[in-house]
Parts: sequence; structure tokens; C-alpha cells
Amino acid sequence: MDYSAEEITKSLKAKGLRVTPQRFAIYANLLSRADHPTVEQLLEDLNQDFPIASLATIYSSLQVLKEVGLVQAVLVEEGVARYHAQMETHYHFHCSVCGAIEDIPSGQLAPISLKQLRPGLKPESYDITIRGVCDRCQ
Amino acid sequence: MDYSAEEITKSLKAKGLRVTPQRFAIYANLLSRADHPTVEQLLEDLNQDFPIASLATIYSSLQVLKEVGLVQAVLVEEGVARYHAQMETHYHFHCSVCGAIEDIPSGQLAPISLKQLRPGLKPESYDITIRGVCDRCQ
DNA sequence: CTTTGTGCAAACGATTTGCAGGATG
DNA sequence: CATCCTGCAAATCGTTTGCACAAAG
Repeated sequence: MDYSAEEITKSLKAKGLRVTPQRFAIYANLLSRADHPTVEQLLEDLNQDFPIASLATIYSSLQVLKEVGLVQAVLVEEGVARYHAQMETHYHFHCSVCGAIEDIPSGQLAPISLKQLRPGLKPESYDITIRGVCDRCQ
Repeated sequence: MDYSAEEITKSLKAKGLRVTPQRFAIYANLLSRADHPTVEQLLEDLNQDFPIASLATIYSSLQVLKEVGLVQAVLVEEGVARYHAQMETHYHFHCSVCGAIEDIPSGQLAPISLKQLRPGLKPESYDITIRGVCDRCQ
């Protein structure tokens, strides 16, 4: 779960992206954390010590990273998008008390069979959100 | 799938809600349709012939209806909430082309086993969103 | 050097809120 | 008639956009 600067740079270049300090920092930050921060949280975290990236830049970088498939947006709460760089198949647990999101490895849930969907629907992917209460909140 | 005015009124009263023309119209409208309209779409539909409810009223009514468990918000797209009054367990198919949402009866998907979740997480419910292309869009 | 990215501020769209008047039980 | 609801407008919040300047390859 640790990534070197070279690996990160390589990933970005492999997708045809210019490597800027801002993009690097944003992607590296997402890779380094397991929570699923909002843009606001990324902004704070990144600029904690000294300014690295502006709000607008974070938004546009995330959009680009999303387009090339390096990050994903997660929609579990109304109003805010949350992001992560975990691209392997997995699901989400969403604590209804504190709002935390935890990844559920796909191995922990039996795969869903889509065979009984009515003909005509061409499924491409699916996501599962489990809602409940996490340990800290009980 | 058809509901009489009395049934609707009864449902609202059973939840301890005052029955106003606006609430009645909003809830009845949601019960009568299978798509999952946004607030904007509800506004247009409801006020087509003559004014029934304002934007603010629709928002507040939906919030109340949601709180008492008569309607649900569906989060499949960034930025907008969509609503429906189908409260039995079911899942969603979301067409990535036209954006349509179609209900998938729970019988069509084998139930998920949550037993392998790590201890500490107390699951209460889950929802599944299948993404793909619907027949109209192929 | 050409192309693409950054940052600021203004613009936007969805949702919320404050408040005065109106309707419900 | 006390309480709760409605509608308007203003306020808020997340996100997007236009544009001048700066940096990347």
C-alpha cells in the first residue's frame, strides 16, 4: 500500500498526463489514505503546511484522473462527492452515524449474478453500498 | 400499482402527517410513476395545468416524507437527488447513456450474505446499483 | 515554443433557510 | 386557535467556467 514517487509519476505518464506538482500531490494523497475524502478535505490536507493546490485545480485534476481511470468518485451522501484511488473491485460500507466510508474487498461478498435481469438491459458494472453503524459509533 | 385518494390520505395520516394538497399531490405523483424524478421534474409535472406546489414546498415535503419512510432518495448521479415511493426492497439499474433508472425487483438478484463483513460493522441495509445500457439506448 | 495546467473570481445549479401569511386538525 | 405548512426571496454549498499567467514536454 506504499507508493514511491517514481511509481506515481509513472502511472500519470502512462495515462498520457502531464506531471504537475498539483496532480502528483493529489494523486499521491489519495493513494496514501483509506478514507474517501471530499474535495474540501483534500484541499485542507494538501495545503496544511504550505499552499500546493487551489480548489479549482483539485476539481479539475480529479476530473482528469477520473477520466483516465486512476480515481473514482463515490456517491453515498447527498450533495458531496468523495474520492478514492482504489480501483480494484470493491464495495463500500457507509456509517450512518459518522459518515465514514470503509472499503469492503470484493472477496467478502459473494459475486452477484446478473443473469436474471430482464433481457434488454446490458449491465456493465455494479456497486454495492452497505449502510450501518461502524465500531466507533456503537 | 393504483392507489385511491383514501389510501394515500390514510398513509399520510398513519405517519402522523397533516394532509395538505401539496403533500398529497407529491406523494400521489411519486406513487403513480415508475421513473425516479428529480425535484425539478416533479415541479414541472405537478404544476403542468395549474400551480400546486412551489419548489421550496416540494423540497420540504420530500424531506418529511423521507423521514417517515414513505419515500426514498436515490443517489446515482452526481449533483441531483432522485425520488421514489417504492419502499419494498429492490435495486436499481442506471442507464449510463440516457440516465434512466429502472427498478430491479429483489427477487431477480440472489440476496447478499453479509456474514463475512469484519466484526464491528453492524450492517442495516444495502443498496445495489447496476450500471449499463438500457434497451432504448443500444 | 506549443500545448496544457493553474489560480482567481465570477457564475451556476441544487438545496436550504428565514419569515410572514395561510391552512390543518 | 395553536400548530404546522406554504411560498417567496435571499442565502448557502458544492462544483464549473472564463480568462490571464505560468509551467511542462
